[in-house]
Amino acid sequence: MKKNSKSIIVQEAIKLFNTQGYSGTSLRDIAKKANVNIANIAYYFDNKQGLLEFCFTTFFEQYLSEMEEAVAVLDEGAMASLRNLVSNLIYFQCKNIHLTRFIIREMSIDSQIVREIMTTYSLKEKFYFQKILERGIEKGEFKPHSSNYLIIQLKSLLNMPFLYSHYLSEVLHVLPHERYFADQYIREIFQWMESSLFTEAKFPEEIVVS
Amino acid sequence: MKKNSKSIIVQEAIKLFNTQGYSGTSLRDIAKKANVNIANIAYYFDNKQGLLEFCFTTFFEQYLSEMEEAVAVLDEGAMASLRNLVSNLIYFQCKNIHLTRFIIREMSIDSQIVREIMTTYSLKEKFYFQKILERGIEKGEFKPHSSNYLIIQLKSLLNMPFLYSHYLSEVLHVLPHERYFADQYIREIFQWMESSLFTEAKFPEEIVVS
Amino acid sequence: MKKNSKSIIVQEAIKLFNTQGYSGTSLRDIAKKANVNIANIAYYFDNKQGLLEFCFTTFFEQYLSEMEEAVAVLDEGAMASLRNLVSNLIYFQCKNIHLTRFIIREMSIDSQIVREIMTTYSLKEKFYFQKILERGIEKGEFKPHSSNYLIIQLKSLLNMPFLYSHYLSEVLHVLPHERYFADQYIREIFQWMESSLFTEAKFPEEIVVS
Amino acid sequence: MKKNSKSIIVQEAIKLFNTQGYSGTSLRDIAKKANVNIANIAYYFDNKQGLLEFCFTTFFEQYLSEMEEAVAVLDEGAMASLRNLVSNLIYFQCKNIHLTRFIIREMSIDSQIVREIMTTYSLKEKFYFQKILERGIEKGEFKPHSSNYLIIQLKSLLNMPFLYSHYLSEVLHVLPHERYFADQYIREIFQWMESSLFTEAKFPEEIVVS
DNA sequence: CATGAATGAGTATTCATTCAT
DNA sequence: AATGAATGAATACTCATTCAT
Repeated sequence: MKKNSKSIIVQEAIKLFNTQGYSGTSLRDIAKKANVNIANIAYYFDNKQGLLEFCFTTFFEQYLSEMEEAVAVLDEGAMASLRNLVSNLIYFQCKNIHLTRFIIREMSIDSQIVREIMTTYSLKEKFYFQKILERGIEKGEFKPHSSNYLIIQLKSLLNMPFLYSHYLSEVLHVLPHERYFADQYIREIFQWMESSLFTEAKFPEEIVVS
Repeated sequence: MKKNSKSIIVQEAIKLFNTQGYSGTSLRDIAKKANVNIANIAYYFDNKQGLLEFCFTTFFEQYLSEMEEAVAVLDEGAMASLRNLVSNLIYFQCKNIHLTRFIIREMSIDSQIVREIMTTYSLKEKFYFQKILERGIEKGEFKPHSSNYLIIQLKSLLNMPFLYSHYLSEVLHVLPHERYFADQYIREIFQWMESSLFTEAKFPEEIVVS
Repeated sequence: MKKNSKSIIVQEAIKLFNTQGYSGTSLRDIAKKANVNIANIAYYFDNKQGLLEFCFTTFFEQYLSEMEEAVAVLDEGAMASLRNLVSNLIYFQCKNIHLTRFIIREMSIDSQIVREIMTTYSLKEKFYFQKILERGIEKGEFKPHSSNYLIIQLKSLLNMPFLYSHYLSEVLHVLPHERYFADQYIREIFQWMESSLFTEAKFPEEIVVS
Repeated sequence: MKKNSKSIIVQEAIKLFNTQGYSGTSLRDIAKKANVNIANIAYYFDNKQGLLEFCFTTFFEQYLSEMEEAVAVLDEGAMASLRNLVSNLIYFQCKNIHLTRFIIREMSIDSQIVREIMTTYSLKEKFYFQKILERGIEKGEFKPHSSNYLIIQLKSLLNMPFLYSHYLSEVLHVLPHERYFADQYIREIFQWMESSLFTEAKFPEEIVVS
């Protein structure tokens, strides 16, 4: 009868995990919203943790693939690559705002699964950041900086708005799920990079010209 | 018989909420760690939510008082005031790293209590940020900027490292609860402010001289 | 695995509610007696109140159906109808003595559910009583009486012995769950009706003859 | 400060026991309503059961004393004595309607304390009923009857309206706590006794004359 | 007399999970 | 692929009671 129960389950699970947190959401809630039998969730994901793992890997596979796309053009310059990375990640998170908020939040829990994710995906993420940053510094495109502290600032600027999406809309009246926000926010980060990180604040076009 | 059950309960609750999340922590866990009877938690805080509210208000009362201290010196200049605010908040969160991580995480849940906190504390927080930023722009100390987007970036840089404390220590091998980190990170934010926000990157001493 | 858990639960619940009262009985007690898991009670009845409601409606549906049977023959005479009603209700309550005692007792509590039962079943019960009584008075079969006060006396005589079943057996050594008691008690009520209520104490047979 | 905490506690306890039942009422509820500390209840009544026992004995001491008053005039005739008994008990229960409802209800529970009450007070009550009834039958004032069944009917008529007080007011719109109801209801029982029980329905005055 | 602190045992309820069908 | 029945363990919470002050 039902076409794709699995994807409906995931979809509703993400919505609920987003608003109530993983621990605060019961399989019963999800089953009710997805209009399937509880036992069906076990059928697809073994158990609740399996559903969580599915969400994690779904998110990070795409998240890292967006980063890889940016790293792939590293030979065209670290600046361009970093700009690419920033806009890719912002657009990606903006498009998957429910999942993103939930994952960022859940990544701050000291659980077994988070440790596993860290030793795989987070290390890769760090590796990509480092690759771009170190190349940029090496080539003189970036001012010399501690790459660790740069990563902290970059990750903060990249992830936080999506964790705080409720705060943004309710308190600041900025809507982080709209394309307009992504565009504007990317511009802000670009300005920050140009004045704080890049040696010369050249725009991409100018680089091509020179 | 027991002396200060209440504060012991809070202390252990914060530790557990920090590592396991609010929903993921049972009153039984807390009672066991605090070595008190479960009913005693209800005696002091009525129910689990009451304990949560106590944590929230404890945090935000102090958090805002640190901000107020910075706003109080606004007449000595917006730059000095903002520097004051940044270092106050970083030191405060660094000192209360368990509570901070837990609060930041929990503030991203769509619950009744979070909505209440937002309509009181978050609005005040926004008000203080705006006051400093708008004064700075008005007096020509800061480059013209959308204060909303500045707040997003400031909050991102100020709060995120403490949500990501586990990531910092495990992946980046940076220890966010140590004084050394706070000192260094404050310097990084200062540099960012000077290059991106302030009209002239004068150090406080220089300002006095001129 | 188990065949008819639901009816076993109800059966044991009624026994325990009967002896200990609704509030004095825990779901654990019921689950133990019925030899099922506590969660199974929630599965069938949602919660404890759901089990109570089930008992209430089970009782009153049958109770009223016994009354309806008597009202259905009202055209054959109010006396016959009332005699029918009395014997039906006494036999019914005698057969369901546990449930009856518990329901009568619980109906004297000021709870939400009792109010709901009153606005549905008790009003119907009153309606049936009134119908017979007023017909009897109108047709001259009954002496003129305030129907309200008659209902009070009728209900008293009909219900009370089953609330006081323990008193009957322990103090008066009369066993209200035995057929013998029902037969005898019905005769007593008939005599009361004939001498106090009916205009001429004719037996049904005599009526047919005349 | 407080004058007579004890009687206030009893008073509020009776109200709550009346509406919610004994098991359904917590000492906390009582303490709150009576505006005293919970431990204070333990001080006066040892424990919850002690408070219950106090209510039981308070009720039955008075209840039996009302009966005794009627039995005391037995030499003036069984009819007069029974009439006395009926009106005494109705007025007494009417005046203590909260306590009465609660006691009648609680007497239908199979508990240790109820068994104790039965072996003392209920036996005495039965003894008084029997004394009057048997004297009346012996002297030819009453028609011959099984005294047990008479007691059942008498107790039913005497107690039930006060157990069902909520039903009376909500469904029948008869207010059992008002003097008017007591007067009227006593008259109804008198009529019942005269037509069903008494050999000649003489009024007290006539007896005196003859 | 009166109270605040504290407790152990109990409450109803909810949880994720299992399994036969 | 999907479901209804059933379960054990855990949940937050409430209970009557105790005791030092």
